[in-house]
Amino acid sequence: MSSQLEQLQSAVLAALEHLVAEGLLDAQIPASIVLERPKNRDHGDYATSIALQLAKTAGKNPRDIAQLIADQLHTAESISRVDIAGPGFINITLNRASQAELVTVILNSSADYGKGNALAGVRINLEFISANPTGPLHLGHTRWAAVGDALGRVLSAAGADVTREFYINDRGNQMDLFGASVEAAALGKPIPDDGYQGAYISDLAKEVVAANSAITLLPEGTRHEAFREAAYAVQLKDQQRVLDTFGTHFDVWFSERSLHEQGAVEHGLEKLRKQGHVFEEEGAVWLRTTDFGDDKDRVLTKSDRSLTYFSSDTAYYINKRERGFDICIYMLGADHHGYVGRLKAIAACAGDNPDYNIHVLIGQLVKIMEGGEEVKLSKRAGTIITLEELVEKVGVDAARYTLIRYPVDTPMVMDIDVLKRNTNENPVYYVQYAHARIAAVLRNAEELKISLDAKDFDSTQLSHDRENELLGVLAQFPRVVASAAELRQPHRVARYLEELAGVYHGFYADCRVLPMGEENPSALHTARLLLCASTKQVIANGLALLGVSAPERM
RNA sequence: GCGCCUGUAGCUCAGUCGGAUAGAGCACCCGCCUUCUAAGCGGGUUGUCGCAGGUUCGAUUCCUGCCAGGCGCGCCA
Repeated sequence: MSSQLEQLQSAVLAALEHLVAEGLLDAQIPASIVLERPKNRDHGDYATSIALQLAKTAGKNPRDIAQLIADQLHTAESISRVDIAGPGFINITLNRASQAELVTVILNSSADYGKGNALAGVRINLEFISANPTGPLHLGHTRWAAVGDALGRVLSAAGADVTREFYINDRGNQMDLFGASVEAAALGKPIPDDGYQGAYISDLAKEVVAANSAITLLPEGTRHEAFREAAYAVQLKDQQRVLDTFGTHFDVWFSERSLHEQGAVEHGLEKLRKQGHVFEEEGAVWLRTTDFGDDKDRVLTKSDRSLTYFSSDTAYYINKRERGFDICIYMLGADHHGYVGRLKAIAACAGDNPDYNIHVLIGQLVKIMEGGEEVKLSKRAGTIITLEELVEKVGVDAARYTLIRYPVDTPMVMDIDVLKRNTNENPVYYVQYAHARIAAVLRNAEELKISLDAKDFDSTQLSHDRENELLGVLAQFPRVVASAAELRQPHRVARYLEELAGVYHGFYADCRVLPMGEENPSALHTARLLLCASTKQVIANGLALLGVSAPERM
């Protein structure tokens, strides 16, 4: 079942090969033919600038080359017209009936329409959020909670074997401070200066004491540890609960401690030593990351023999690779972009290809507006907006959709007031509305007993410009999913859905779907209904990739 | 100082290995429901694509420099 686009590409390729074989054209045939959807509908369904590209090496006028190719393409059955325009563009118009066969393809593939195999056989470790278990997930984590999850879905749709992983930073000073803060709150003592302040600390303290009232009676040393561990468990569970309600699920919750307990750090160090990038200086053990473009070398073991956080990072990377992942994707906040160089260097030091085995995505920060003003986020001032609060304010669908529809490398502004509105300013509703609208039409059709069986589809019925336009957009979906996966940009799916919804609404306004009044159902009604059904399927598939619901009624 | 990201309509932002007349929503104006969901559709107005060079048939897109904004440069985690 090759797509329309693939068929056309091979038709153009065949035309070129024929011309070269006949000696009519002297040129290097490119590996792949680029066909694009022209912005201007007068330029046909697909266009290619191949003649312009070949003009140089062929030493021929591009329009002449275009004419030669066009003469070959005329014979293809699915093509109704081939035009040459401007300096040598080839504009191809498809035979409408054959284009309409797409409806059958979509209905038969249903939830699989859009999936591909570009990443088949590739094992990907997708790590995102990876918050400290010392507090609730806040806005800074939220962008990744939505985008990371959507990217996971998109990569899976492209055929990859994806493991979503949350790295729990449950080791080090911050954990001790966190434990001491909760302990102090439980004992009614002042919280340490550099400790954690928020109101959630005293809530945690109450919860910990309620679960084990004897904890306050423990001797100081063990009490310290007991508080830390109990608070950790409660806080982690809370993060998991919140992510669950947000629709973001992880395959692996990986504890930094477990990395140390299983000796992965020593193992990693040993591996790096063998690769020859480890050295000792001033009593510390270093990794020579500058061999691979990092700004400075990094310390693995401090002069007091304790391990740096960086040593965990290296061990973790090596651990991922040894678990069989081909590609490790890291999603980090903009405030961590300084880590990119050293992460890449870790891969290189371990003998991997930093351009393939590791991929670091940097997400710019999210600003939030409410009541026309920017909400300044500050841990100290206690003005942190948590993921949970955001969802309470605007709902899961609006929050997820808005966070996903922008590329992550642009800073974005979330306006809470806009997200609360059920209007067009809130694109999630625009898309969902199209889905619900189609659902309503299909319900009505069922009452009218009109056939919705794909076997009754007559592709020759669809000849209206609006139908043609809609079919054209539906045909793009697999390509959009593939590029979203390849470029790691799930926002493309959202933007596509907005376009699809818009085109559907246009079709709906101009093309009556159901019979009017006493009119008898005809083949045209069935054809349009099935076109609606296939549109509904594509919207549902797209929304599923974003983790956003596709409501039957609104 | 060095590095990363950003600069597109009044506002918020899209723009897929360089393509034809640069798009959408909001805002503003005008039309469209006595038949399928008006959370919709159609039309109108809005641009030195930050600035200056370069590469070529062609640059918002690629390269260089500059300007402006955000962020980062620990034997912290």
